[in-house]
Amino acid sequence: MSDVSRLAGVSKMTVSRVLTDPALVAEATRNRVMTAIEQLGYVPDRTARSLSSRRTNFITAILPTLTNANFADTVQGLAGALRTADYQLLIGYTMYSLSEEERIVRAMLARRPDAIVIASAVHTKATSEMLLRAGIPIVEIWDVPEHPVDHAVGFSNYEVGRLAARHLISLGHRRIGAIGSAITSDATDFRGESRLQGFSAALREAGISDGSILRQSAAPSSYDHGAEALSTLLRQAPDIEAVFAVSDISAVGALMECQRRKIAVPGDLSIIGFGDFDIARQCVPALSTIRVDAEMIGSKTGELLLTLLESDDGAALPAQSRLDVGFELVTRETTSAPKI
Amino acid sequence: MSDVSRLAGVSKMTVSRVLTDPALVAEATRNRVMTAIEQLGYVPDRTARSLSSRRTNFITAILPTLTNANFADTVQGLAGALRTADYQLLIGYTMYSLSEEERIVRAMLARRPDAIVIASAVHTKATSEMLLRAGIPIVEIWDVPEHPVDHAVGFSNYEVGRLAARHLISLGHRRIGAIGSAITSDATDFRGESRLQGFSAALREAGISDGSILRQSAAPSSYDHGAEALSTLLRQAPDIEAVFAVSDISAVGALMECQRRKIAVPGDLSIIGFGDFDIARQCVPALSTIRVDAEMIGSKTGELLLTLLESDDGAALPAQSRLDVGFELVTRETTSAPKI
DNA sequence: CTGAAAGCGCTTACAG
DNA sequence: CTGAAAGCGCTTACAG
Repeated sequence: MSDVSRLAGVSKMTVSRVLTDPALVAEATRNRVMTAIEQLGYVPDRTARSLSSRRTNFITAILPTLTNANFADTVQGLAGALRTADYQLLIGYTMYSLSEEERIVRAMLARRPDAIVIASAVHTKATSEMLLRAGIPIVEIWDVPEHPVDHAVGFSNYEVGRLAARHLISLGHRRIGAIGSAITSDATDFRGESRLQGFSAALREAGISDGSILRQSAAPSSYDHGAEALSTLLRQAPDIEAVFAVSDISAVGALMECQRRKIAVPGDLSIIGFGDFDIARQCVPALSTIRVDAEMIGSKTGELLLTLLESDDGAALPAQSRLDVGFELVTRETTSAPKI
Repeated sequence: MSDVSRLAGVSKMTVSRVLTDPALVAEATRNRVMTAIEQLGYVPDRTARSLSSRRTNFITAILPTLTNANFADTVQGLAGALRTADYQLLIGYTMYSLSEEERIVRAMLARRPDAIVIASAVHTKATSEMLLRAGIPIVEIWDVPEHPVDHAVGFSNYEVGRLAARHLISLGHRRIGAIGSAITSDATDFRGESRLQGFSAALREAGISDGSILRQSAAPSSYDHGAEALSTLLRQAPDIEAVFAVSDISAVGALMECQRRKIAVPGDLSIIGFGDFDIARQCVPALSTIRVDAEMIGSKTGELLLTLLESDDGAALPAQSRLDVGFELVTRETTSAPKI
């Protein structure tokens, strides 16, 4: 920057003004500075800016994995909303591990982000403390906990599970199962577990057994997981009529396993998933599922963040907020009434 | 940090040493400092460290999209290799747009990364210049260009296309088509185009027409894209026997379209994809494809970067390098000899 | 093994 | 509309 100021014959302050708020500088001066910048190919150093302005324009996003179309969509939505405002995303993956999440939060805090977005409402004690003490906006996404650390943008996973169950029940099914992941010390898909809990509750409300809810192997779910879990379920409950999978990926895996076993879907077995991934619309038969607008979770979070960070006075801002983006049952071809 | 040094009764320099190279500090002193750090919940400021040490420990990764399992795997591999060395990834998406790539490279350069990983070998002139002038290691991935800007880790997309063609030809097919994306000013999947070029060349070498190579709509490919492209192809060349799709996602979309149209695969039509995504193994019939180890591209790139960045003396390092990770034909159920 | 001084490249907060 | 001074929180490069 001093090279630029020397070449343009102005002070560094003037160069700085041209970069941050050009309107403050006289046109002639501004043009001289711009020319110098281009001649030298000068790229301002945001590290230095961050240090002196006490704002990094970093926003941390912590997610279980990116190998999941829905989280990738959320990141895309978030990045889109923040793009124009010159924020840079700092992405971390926890791989569904709480200890890894703690490690990442600590490392991220050292980068002094202006805000943190985190796809989880369950943390270790140390993580929660760090988050609370960070003194920056925290947005928990993909769920709407009763008492968020700060802000929350998501939907009720529990109610998703209930809706799935009610759909299968309303079709006339009574022997109903579900496929999810196990919660272990280091693989913790709490949102999927919430869906399972809601599912289980709705079955019990209807006087139906929730004995066929399978929690097999660790998150994240995969096509293989769905195929294997379906096999296990059929072994345990051969007369099952309908299955809910906590993810479309598992659901499609289960569907493919049915095709290999010549089990007619939905004739012999109804299947409903969650997420409305692209594959759900394209697979044959097309998958019934519960849709959630993953990209919108990202873009709404981005908008919230801009409001919180760009407001001139800190006043008049909600200390906390909860935004429920909802979800929607999408009935396609894999669910129908049981054969009589 | 000065709070910590005050509480521990040492200079800031000593605190700094405890943080960066504890062995340099006497044990008693070190323990006092550590206690102070914990008491205050002190988290060092990497922004300040970056500025004074002239190293940010940021590594920029620029990819077309994250909504693609293969790129997500590469990021995972890269993040994994860098994790222990305390590097933070700065991820940008170009959405296959050259102008967006330029914008992102400029923005990233202001963050002063220690290296740049970029999944593209084709750039605007301005982008190439910025990359060259950056004075840091640049790794182009997902291809192995003849003359990389700096380093390259990938494989020959052109040869992938040739292998796909030779596989279909060796099965006895003569009426062969392909599905890819169009290159427009702002949607530029050059790697997919290379595969198509190699495919086309191999057909011509065998004296087979390459008239049924379809370049439809813009990247990234999707299940929908594959389904629609197959429909177009069948309209243009109803007697086609075999199809190569530049991505497994398109290939599976095409396969599903065949199921809807009751076209037997591979009886009536052979299909081969590229990428060996999870879905390729699970769909019914299972997809023949060409596998590339996406995660390994990431981890090898990470290792290369560590070698380049962590070496004590800058000497004895290759100025440039090209690593070809290769690829592999995976014959499953969607390709067979034509019906007679 | 420990510390005092200077500086990384910007912006803040004045002053004119 | 423009600039001189001080400082952001660390590390570098000495010195002892």
